[in-house]
Amino acid sequence: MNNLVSIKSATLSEDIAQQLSNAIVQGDIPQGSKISEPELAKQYGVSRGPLREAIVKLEGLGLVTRTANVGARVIQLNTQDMLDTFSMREALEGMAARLAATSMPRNEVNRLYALLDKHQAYLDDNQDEHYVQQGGNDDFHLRIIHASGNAKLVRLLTEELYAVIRMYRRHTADQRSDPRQALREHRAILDAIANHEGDLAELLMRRHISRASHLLKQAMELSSLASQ
Amino acid sequence: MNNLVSIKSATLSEDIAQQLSNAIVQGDIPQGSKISEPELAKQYGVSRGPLREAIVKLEGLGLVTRTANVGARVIQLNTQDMLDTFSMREALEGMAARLAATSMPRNEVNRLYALLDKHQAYLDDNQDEHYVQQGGNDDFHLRIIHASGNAKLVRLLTEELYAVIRMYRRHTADQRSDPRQALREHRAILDAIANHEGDLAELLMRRHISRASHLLKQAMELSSLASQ
DNA sequence: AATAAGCATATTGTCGACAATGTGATGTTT
DNA sequence: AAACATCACATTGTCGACAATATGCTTATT
Repeated sequence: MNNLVSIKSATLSEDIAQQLSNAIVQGDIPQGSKISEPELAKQYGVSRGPLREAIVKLEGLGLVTRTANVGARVIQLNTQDMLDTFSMREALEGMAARLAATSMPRNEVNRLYALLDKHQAYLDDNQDEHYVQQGGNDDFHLRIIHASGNAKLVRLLTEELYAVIRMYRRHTADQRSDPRQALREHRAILDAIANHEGDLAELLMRRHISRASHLLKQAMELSSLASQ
Repeated sequence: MNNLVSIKSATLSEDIAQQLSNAIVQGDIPQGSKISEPELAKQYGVSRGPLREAIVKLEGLGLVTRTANVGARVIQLNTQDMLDTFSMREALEGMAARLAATSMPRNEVNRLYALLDKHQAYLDDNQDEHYVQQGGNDDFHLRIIHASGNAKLVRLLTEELYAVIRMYRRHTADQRSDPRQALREHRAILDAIANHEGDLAELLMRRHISRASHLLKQAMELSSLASQ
């Protein structure tokens, strides 16, 4: 019964929430599908108590919607919601870049330049195939967010919104073309931060995300994944 | 057992979450105090099941923090967290104002001008005492947020962040002085929106919130409520 | 007397069972 | 045959009880 990856956490509910979140983001539980409490409880080998707690958490993350006396459903990605989410990202990560420009320590700036060099080398070696940054420490955006020094902002972006954002990345086959362009934009943002130009850093970050949003929109409208 | 205000909702858990949220925002449950599940369950006349669900929701709203095997505690307001929260507000409501400038229908613009006139009249009649806008339909900021037309933004600001924001307003005795100045700023923002000047609307909204943040900071540093 | 170990108690985490609600099928009526 | 009512079933909501963990006190030891 106990499922494959069981990262022993302090409490069952946390474990289940983590696993369910991953399962949804990666599409193992398909979009729009119903979440059956008895079924999942049996599948994960726990009772319905902790499972329900996990579902409530997922609702807070916006990964499922719940209706009283009916149950929970996995969200259905669509273009409008994506655009809405990315508008929020634009505002929030723009603010993060602005803050980072005044508070990022010099050595972290250097580490980020090194990271971008690494990304560059990867593109050179893998004929421009997109770098797989699955939310780890190699994710440029996460590093900027953390450098903002705003704990609330970090929590919101990395714990509450990131699951959905990763879902959009994942399910559009990440075909937002031209990773070299994205890399150039990252470098420009970092330059602005290194020079403590908060206004410019915010502007560049917003353009960068706005552009990604446009590309994603085109991809979703062409792809059957969006309307399916 | 059953507590005073019981707005019969579809489910007990929703009810309790709502009541607990209000109790925390209004200070009936003091900051930093421990949330005892058995005690509250008895107090509200329910079992621990729905109560726990409510607590999990409150954790998602950032009103309490939970530690495994230890329990939940009401958050403790402090200046740094307030500044962090208001930076996010600045970014998000700035974006909302920008979006509202392009999507707010003419008649809603007119209704908002009427609302500001009403606020003006209130100040004239009540020797500048601050208008009590307890998150209702008379709240200028809420109206702007809804006018953004961004459903995700609305949910985030009005359901997830607003409880904490109201808490800051409440516990600083709302002594952010000069309501007439605030009203002037509201009017300037609305003018920009009416003229479809998104850039300006965003700029003004950000300044407006930034200013409120500074005032709140001063109030908190002077007041014992902040460090108490 | 101060510190540490151990124990008693209370609280949280988890479970299984019952109650309430929604859902789909069956059958009846027009 | 179509629409509606009724009923059986499955799922969600709620409850009380047990297990696991933390906390505070007592006691023993140095």
